[in-house]
Amino acid sequence: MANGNGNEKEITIYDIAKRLKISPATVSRALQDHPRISAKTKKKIFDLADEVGYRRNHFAGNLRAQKTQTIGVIVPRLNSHFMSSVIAGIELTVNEHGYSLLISQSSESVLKEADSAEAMFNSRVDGLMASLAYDTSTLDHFDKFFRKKTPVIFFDRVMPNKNATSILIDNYRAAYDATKHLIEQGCKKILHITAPQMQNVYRDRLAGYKSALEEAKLKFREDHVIITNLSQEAGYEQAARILKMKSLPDGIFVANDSCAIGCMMGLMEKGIRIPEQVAFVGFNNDPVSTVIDPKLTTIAYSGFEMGEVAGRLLVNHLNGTLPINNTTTIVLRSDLIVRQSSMKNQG
Amino acid sequence: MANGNGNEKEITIYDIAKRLKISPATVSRALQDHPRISAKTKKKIFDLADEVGYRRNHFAGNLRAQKTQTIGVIVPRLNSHFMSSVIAGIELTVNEHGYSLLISQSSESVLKEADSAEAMFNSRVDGLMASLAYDTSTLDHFDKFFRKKTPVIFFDRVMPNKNATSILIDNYRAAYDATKHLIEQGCKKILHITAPQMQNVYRDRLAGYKSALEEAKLKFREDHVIITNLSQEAGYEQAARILKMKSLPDGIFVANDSCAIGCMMGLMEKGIRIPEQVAFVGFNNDPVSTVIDPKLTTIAYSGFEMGEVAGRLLVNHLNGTLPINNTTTIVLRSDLIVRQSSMKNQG
DNA sequence: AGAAATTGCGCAATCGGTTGCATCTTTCGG
DNA sequence: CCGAAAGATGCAACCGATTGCGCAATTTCT
Repeated sequence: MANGNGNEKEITIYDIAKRLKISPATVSRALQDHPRISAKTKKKIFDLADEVGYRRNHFAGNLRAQKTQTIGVIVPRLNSHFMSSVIAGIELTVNEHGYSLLISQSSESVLKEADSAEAMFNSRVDGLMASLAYDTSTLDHFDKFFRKKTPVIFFDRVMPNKNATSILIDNYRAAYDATKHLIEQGCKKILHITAPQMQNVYRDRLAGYKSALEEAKLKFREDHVIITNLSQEAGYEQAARILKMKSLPDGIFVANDSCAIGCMMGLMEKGIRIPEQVAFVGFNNDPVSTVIDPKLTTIAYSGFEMGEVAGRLLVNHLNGTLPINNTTTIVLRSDLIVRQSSMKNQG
Repeated sequence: MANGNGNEKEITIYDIAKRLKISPATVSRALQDHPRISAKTKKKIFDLADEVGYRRNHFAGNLRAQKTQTIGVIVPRLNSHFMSSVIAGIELTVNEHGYSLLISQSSESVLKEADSAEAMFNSRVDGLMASLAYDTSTLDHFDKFFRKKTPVIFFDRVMPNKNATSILIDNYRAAYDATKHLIEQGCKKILHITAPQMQNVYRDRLAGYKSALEEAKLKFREDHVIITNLSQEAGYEQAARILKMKSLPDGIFVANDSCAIGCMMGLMEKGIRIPEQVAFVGFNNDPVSTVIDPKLTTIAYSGFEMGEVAGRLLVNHLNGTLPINNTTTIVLRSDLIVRQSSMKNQG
């Protein structure tokens, strides 16, 4: 088998054609199951291809087809449970259809996001999926894609745009439910810890929070909204600030779990009892939400599923199965999961 | 600018050549900074390329060069803090050198691992990096790569093999240190919770554990070693089993943090005090290790750094900068981080 | 000045698969 | 038995970048 140097030569459709005394064109068509090639010929070709271990050379095909069979993915950070779940979902879905993934992280910086987008553009990805950085306020750095009509899908952290499709959850509703839940537990002074209001997810969550307050005739106060970077450390720091308030809040709705947990830890260290004194609701259902004691009430939604949906949508679009409809927004399901951190009643 | 349909034509070296009335060969060479092209010509070419926004077509080049500029990565799972850090490290490093990543997860199954390897092989990745699944016991499914002399690097979960390079930490030493630390805290009956002994990491950790016991003249007992899948749930379940033992252990060394945490939670629910009754040491320094109360003592080592090292090594190898040396094993640093979960003394 | 060496660039083939059009063969109705 | 339609395959150009070889122009050396 081996020819001494261990580098077995790659066999091509030309080799197969020669062995079978037919033309490469016929081999190519047979391999694609072209209807104009007879079953007999196809079988001969398939059998030989199998025998000699033929592998299609994507590059030759892609060069010809002017497609890369590659999809770019830009996420704020790779090492978050939610994002890696999304990526797992995307990977699974698009791989089934012969696409590869080019993955890159913006580290929550619009500059790196633009760099990555540029790199992806130069790599000529067939499509792009992105979840925006905290400080992304325009989509200018995606213009190249729009102009070239390369499909772009935004997920989770999206920005309304006529050139791209968005996949997200109903953040307004989820935040409304979370806040309402706190109110039902008897909370009267509810804080909201969130990120800069550049991104839809945080704006919508704030709006949902407000709306639930209003409905319960609780007054919304600007100084009950705390803007942070939502890291666990930030949550911890905010705890100190909260402790200095003249009157402690009795409920806090945080826009993600790790920040919520940091804050809880900060408060508990100072002897605050949760949920008795302060009830907590987070967002994301991160695995840590069940490690903290008391376990954290949160909004659950599946990153994996979001990835699958995004992948399927893009693949269908690229295959032409699904007609392009750029105005589409897809809203996925999310659920409030009640745990001890907010259960003031049946404590 | 736009030509109506929004699809601006890609410009090629032929377009540049035509505009400059020179040959495409000269353009190609100039773009590569070939010494035989005069500085004047180069400047003209670069300027025009810049002006018209020339983008090199990787596919044409790769087809010609018979390289893919793609590196395959197979990990047990994407959504673990450690693995996503590794991937972030790899991505950063290889991207700088023009390589893309093809990522896939085995879900801890050797079958999927083999499938992924096959897929990567067919995609003709220039190199492969892999961390093995729990039940991988041979490297047969990587034989294709070895035969073809495609470089393969194993990281963290490795298997000694003359055809591949391994990157890992000194698991023996780390486990020894962890166990010794427990002994120094006064533990006499120390359990070890780990995974099936197929993988080096778990075998070495067990050996380190044994060795520390021996050194302290503590007898090693088979029934003090518990084999699980190291999930958080598994840890929780084992807690129940441990509670049924005639005498409780006073220390537990667990081969990863999430399992340790599951076990701690199981014990604490039943009123066991940690570390007073049972001290804990985990492995990996996962973010959850600082969320659990008491915070978990653990072995820290940087996935990001491991990814960087692996990436750099592979890239150098592929560029021919670093001569091939297949017998190489690279050992990275790891440290014991002491936190409350094991501090019996200054509690 | 004439030969030799160096510099600067172009020709054309190559990588492997795809596809519009042409060509050849078979089949079938009349 | 003839011609047309359908069926099966081949020809050759193409996708875009690379590179060995060759040729011409310029410089250097004796």
